[in-house]
Amino acid sequence: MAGSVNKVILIGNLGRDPEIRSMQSGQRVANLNIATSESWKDRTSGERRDKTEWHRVVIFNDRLVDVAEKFLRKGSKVYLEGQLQTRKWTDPSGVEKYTTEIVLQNFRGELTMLDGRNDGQGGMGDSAGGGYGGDSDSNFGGGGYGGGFGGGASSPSQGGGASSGGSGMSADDLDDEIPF
Amino acid sequence: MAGSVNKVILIGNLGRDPEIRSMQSGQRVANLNIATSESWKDRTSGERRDKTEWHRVVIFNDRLVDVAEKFLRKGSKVYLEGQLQTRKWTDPSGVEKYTTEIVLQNFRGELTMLDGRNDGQGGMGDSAGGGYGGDSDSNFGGGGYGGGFGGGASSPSQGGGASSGGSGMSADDLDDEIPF
Amino acid sequence: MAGSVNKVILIGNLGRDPEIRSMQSGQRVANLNIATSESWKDRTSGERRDKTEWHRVVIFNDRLVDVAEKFLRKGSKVYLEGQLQTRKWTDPSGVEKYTTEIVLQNFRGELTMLDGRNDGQGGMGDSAGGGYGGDSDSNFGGGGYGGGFGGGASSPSQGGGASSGGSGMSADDLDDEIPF
Amino acid sequence: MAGSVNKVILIGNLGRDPEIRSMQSGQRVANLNIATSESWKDRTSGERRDKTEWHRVVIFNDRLVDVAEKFLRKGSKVYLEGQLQTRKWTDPSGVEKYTTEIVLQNFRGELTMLDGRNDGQGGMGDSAGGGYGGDSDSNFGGGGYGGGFGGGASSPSQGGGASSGGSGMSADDLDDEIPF
DNA sequence: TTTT
DNA sequence: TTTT
Repeated sequence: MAGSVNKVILIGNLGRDPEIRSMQSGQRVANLNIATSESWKDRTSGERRDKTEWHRVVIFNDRLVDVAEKFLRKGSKVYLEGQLQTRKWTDPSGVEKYTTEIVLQNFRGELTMLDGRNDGQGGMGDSAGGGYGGDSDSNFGGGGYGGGFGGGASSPSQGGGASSGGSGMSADDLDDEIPF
Repeated sequence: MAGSVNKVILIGNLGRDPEIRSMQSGQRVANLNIATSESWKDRTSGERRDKTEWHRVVIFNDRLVDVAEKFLRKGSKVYLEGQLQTRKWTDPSGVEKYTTEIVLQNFRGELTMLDGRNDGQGGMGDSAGGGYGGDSDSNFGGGGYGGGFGGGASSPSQGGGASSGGSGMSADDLDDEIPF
Repeated sequence: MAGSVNKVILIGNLGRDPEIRSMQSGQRVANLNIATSESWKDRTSGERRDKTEWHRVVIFNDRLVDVAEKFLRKGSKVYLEGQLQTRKWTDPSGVEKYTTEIVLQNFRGELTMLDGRNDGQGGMGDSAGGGYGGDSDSNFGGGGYGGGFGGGASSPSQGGGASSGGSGMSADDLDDEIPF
Repeated sequence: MAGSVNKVILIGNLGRDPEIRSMQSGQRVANLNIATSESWKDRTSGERRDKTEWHRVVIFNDRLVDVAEKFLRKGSKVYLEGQLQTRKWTDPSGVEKYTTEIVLQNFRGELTMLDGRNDGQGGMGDSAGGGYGGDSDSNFGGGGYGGGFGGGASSPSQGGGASSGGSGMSADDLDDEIPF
C-alpha cells in the first residue's frame, strides 16, 4: 500500500553506551537505549509523580551508526526520528516473543545530539567560566548529503570513565532498572 | 527527568473495527489496530516489494474513544498522534511478555479521520454505489476545546456527483451526536 | 550550529494545480498551495466556526517534483514534511517583503498522496460498487531508495476539467480566496 | 473542511529574551525568536557551510506564557510544537504585509526546555562557574494536566561533579513558583 | 538576535 | 487484520 506514515520522534537520554555490532553482510548496526520521562501532579494526592519509558532504538543508517559510535554515550541527550517495527523471535526456551523497536534506516531517520555530555572525564569543569563547555550539539540528517558534524573544534573529547557530569538524567541511578 | 519527548505519528488503516471496553473505574478505552505499509523497488532484483507494519493503539481520551466508536471502522484511514508505552504482563502459562502500544491519553493525542468510512452499519462493502461516498473528514484535536466536525458552512460537499450517496451516514446525520 | 530541528508537517488539500518551473540550472521546482482547516465550537456563541490557513510549499527534490507534476491536482489531499524558510524579496515598487515557505529539499522532505482525487472527470463513479475508486494513495519518501509509487493498476487517470468529484475540500469554492 | 494537520516542530535557541505583553482582554502573550541552524559540506567546494533560519513564535497558552517568562532567556534551547499562521497587516506607510508565525494556542502546542538556562537574573554569562550548571530540563505539555517540572525524586542530579553549581536558580528553588 |  |  502507501499513503501511510510511520514516524516516531523521541527526545531522551541514553541509558547506556551505544552497542555497535556488524552483521554477516558487513552492515554495521547500532543499538541505543533511550529513556523518556514525564512528570505530572497527581490530581488526587497532589503529589508530583513521574514515569520513565524505555525505548529500543536500532540504527541501520551507516552514517548514523558512526555518529552513535563516536559521539553518543550513556547519558547523552538526543533527538531522533525513526519508524516503529515489531520483530517476532523465539527465546531459548521456545517461547515466541515480540519486540517493538524504533528503526533508523538508510534514507530514513534522523539523529541529533542535544548536548555535549559525551566527555567521560568532565573536561567541561576544568576551567572557570566554563559556559557551554564540551557542548557539541550536532545535527545528523538522514539524507545522503546532509547534516553532518561540525568537525574541527567541535569534536568532543570522549575518553574515560563512567559518565559523570551534570547530566539531566542520572544514568547511573537508572542503570539497573533498564528492562532489556 | 524531563526535557523529553515521546511522540508517534501514524497514518494508516484500521485492520478491524475498533474495540471499545470499560474499565472498572468507568473509564472507557478504545483499541485500534492500525496498518502502515511501505513499498520500494528492490535494488538488486528491481522488483517492487512492500511490507506492512501493525500497530496497537490504545485510546484513553474520552472524546477520542467516542470518536473511534462512532466514526471509525475496519478500513478507515486515520492520522493519529500518541506516545509509546511498553506494558509488561504475564500470559496464562506464566511467561512474562512485553507489549508496546501507542497511547492517546486525556490531554495528549490527536485523531483525525482521513476518509469517510463512517457508515454505522458497515454495509458499505456489499452494496452498489458504496465506497468513497459521503466524504466527511474530521479533525478531532486532543485539546479541550478542540477539533471538531466540519458542520455548517464547512460541510463537505457530499451531494451531487456520481461518487456521492452510499449507505453511510452523512456528517449531517451525525451532527448532534458529536461528543463535544 | 546544530542540535536544531526545523520541521513542518501538513495534511491538507491543494488549492490549485501544482506549478512546475525550471531554474536556469535546469533544476525543476514545484510550488504547491496547501489549505489546512480547523473548526471548533465557539465558547460564547456556541456556533461552529472554522478557519482555513494557506501554506506555500516549494519542492526542490527532483523525485517529488515529478510526483507533484504527475499525481497532484487541485483538491488533492497530501501529507507532507518540510522545513520552514523565510525569503526576503523586493516587490516592483521597491518595498521589501518577506515570504515564509515550507521547503522540501533534496534529501529532506516527504510527500504522500492521501487520496486519488486527481481524476478530473470523476472516473470513480462510473461503475457500481466502486468502492475505493480511483484512489491511489502513495508514499513518496524523501530518501534515495525509497517510497515509490505502486505502479500498475494504481496509476490514476488525470485528464480533464476542473476538479470535480466528492472531494473533501471544495477547491472551487475557495479558489478566489487564495491570498497568493 | 477538516481532516487536516498543521504542525511545526522546532528545536532551537532563543535569539533574545521572551517578550511578554498583555492584550486588552487580559490575555497574556509571549513572543519568542527562535533560531534553527543547519550545516553541511558543500559538494563542490568541499567547504562546510551553514545557514540559520529565524522563527517568530507566539504563545497564547497561559501556562506556557508563564513558563516562557520564568524559565526562558536569550540563548535557551527549546523544543516546541505549534501551528503555522500567517497574519496580514498594514505597515505605517500603508503597505500590506504578511507575517508567518508559529502559534502555541490554548490547548495546542508544547514547549520543553532543553537546557538549564533558567537563571532569573541573567548573570550567567559574566560570572565564573556559570554555564551548564543547574540542569533543569523541563517538559511543559500543552495539555490540561500536564507536563511538569522535574521536582521530587526525579530531580536532576545537580550536585557532585565539576560541572555543577553556577549562579542559575535550581529547579528546587523554583518549585513553588511553577505555574500549574 | 541564538547556538556550536 | 487494513489499504492500493
